[in-house]
Amino acid sequence: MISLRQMRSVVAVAEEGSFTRAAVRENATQSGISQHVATVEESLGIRLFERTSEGVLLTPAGDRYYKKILDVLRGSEEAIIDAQSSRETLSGPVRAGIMPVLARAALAPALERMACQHSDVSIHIMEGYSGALTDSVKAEELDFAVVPAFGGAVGLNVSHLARDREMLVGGAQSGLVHGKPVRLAELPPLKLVTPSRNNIRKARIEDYLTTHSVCVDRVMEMDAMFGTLDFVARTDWVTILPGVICAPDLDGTVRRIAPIDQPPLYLDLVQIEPARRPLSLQARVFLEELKKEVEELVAT
Amino acid sequence: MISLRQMRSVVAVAEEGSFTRAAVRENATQSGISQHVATVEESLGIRLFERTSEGVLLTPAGDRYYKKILDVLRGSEEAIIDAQSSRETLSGPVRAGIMPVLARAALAPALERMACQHSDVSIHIMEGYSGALTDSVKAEELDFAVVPAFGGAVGLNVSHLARDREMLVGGAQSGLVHGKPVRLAELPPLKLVTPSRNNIRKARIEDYLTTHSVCVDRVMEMDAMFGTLDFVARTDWVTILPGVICAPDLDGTVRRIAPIDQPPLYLDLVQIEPARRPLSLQARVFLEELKKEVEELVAT
DNA sequence: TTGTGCTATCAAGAATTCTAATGAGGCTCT
DNA sequence: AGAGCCTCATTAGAATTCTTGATAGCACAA
Repeated sequence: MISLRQMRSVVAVAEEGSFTRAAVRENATQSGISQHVATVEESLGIRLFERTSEGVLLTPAGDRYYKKILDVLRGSEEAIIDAQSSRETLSGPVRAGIMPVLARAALAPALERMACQHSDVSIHIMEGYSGALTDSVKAEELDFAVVPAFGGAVGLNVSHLARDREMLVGGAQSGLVHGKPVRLAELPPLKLVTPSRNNIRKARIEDYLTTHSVCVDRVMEMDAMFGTLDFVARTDWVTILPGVICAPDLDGTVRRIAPIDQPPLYLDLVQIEPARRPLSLQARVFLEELKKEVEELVAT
Repeated sequence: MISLRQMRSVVAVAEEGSFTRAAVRENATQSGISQHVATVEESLGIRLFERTSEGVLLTPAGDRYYKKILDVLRGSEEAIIDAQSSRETLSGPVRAGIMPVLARAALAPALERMACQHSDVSIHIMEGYSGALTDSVKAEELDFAVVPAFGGAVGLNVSHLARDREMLVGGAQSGLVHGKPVRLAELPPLKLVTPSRNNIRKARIEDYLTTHSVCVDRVMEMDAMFGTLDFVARTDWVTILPGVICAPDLDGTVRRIAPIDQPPLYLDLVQIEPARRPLSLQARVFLEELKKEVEELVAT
């Protein structure tokens, strides 16, 4: 009889393409994974993986089996969640990953509502950039994460959460008119603060700058959200940030916010979760709160 | 994390309505089952069963959970079967239960084809009456069984296999014309050999006799197939048997076979298998052979 | 050749799962 | 009321399974 643990091992190896990485993800040793997979292969009487010197690949039969047991694993978790939904109060942990952009304005209200309406739910937030969050979700250290849209990944369910608009943000002396859309190409050469290279938004912003022939004087890469905000407020540098982060600056006294226009630059936010595990009820509720909050912020 | 074994325990208890019987069915001890169920209930945080002094009953939440994990268990077995179907040769065991009526004529040809076409498949046949076969299927001592249609049972998948016609069978001196349909009500009082009370066919036959005012002189209950056949051949007693058993008597020299008519009396054959486990590939193939054979016999 | 990546294998210890015995409660018969 | 029989729950120890860490082997690249 093949156990769920063994199936998890097969799934991990299939998705990671490597026994070693699968072991890391499953908090196990390579040896244990190897034994599990070997046991499964033996009791099925078929070879699931083609071993090469730099990892493994699913055989056709292995691929079919992998798809089947994905359903089994998901089903077993769904059953738990479903059963728990019949309890009076929502409880249990929620471990959510969110990008810094959301953490400034959208997080707190959602958190507050959640904490007061479902006091038995313990929430753990991890703030980080998409790469780190994605890894944590894969390792199931997080139930889900909200990150910028990206190319997709094996073993993850990706679904669209909201679309936000990028803004040009500068200080009082930036010359920007608060709330008035700007066309970047028409501005004098920019002194621009951008995220660093490993940030997904960086690539999108650069794309936009080159394809719309925006003139850039100087570029500074900075991954510190608060640092950036403070820096542009005090100097003549500007930066590009999504609308959701701008709510605290709505009055326009400290910082000037100008929607990028002609064409607008959008930021698509997606939620990601492990494909092999459905979201817990409490996680779904929290995600709903977050989404509600983001949509509200985007609308303003 | 809830294991498949634990789920099996929950399913068994749900279907048997008792920890003790579930333990028997699972080849385990009542203690083990109790612990498994307790663990599951604890990790779900809900009560799955209402304990009474004469067994247990699913709570509403328990019922939902039961239905979910049935799918999970079936899925995990399906994955195995599916994976094995990608192997070159069919192999593994088939444990089939069939009623004596089928064993006389339908079994041997199906068995022979199976044995010669799939030499790696080991077949084990259990002959018995529906009660015993049903129990064995529930205990998973058998992969499937073919029995007369009946009222259904929890934990079993029942599906129609074939419909056969009951025949009146007598010896040379019975006065029956071989192959000519008879109306039982028009015959002189019958000296009838029937199955015994715990046989499903018995009830159907009695129903027929009373609702169609058939005159019966004497009744003898006998559960021995060969004994019955031999007995009616030598005496003026007659019996009622389905057509599938009559193939060896097609010539009409030893026994006379007369289809019961106005109205005909049918025997519906169903296949039963555990609901929580799909049929293995080899079992499905064998069942197909059996079905083919039965249909051929019924047609003649 | 040496180094680096990968998976397989082994034996021992840790952890889990099973079992057998016993307990506690309810029902039914005498 | 008490004996007998049924139910499920609870233990402690036995049996099994899982996990680990060390090691071996293999393929490829420098």
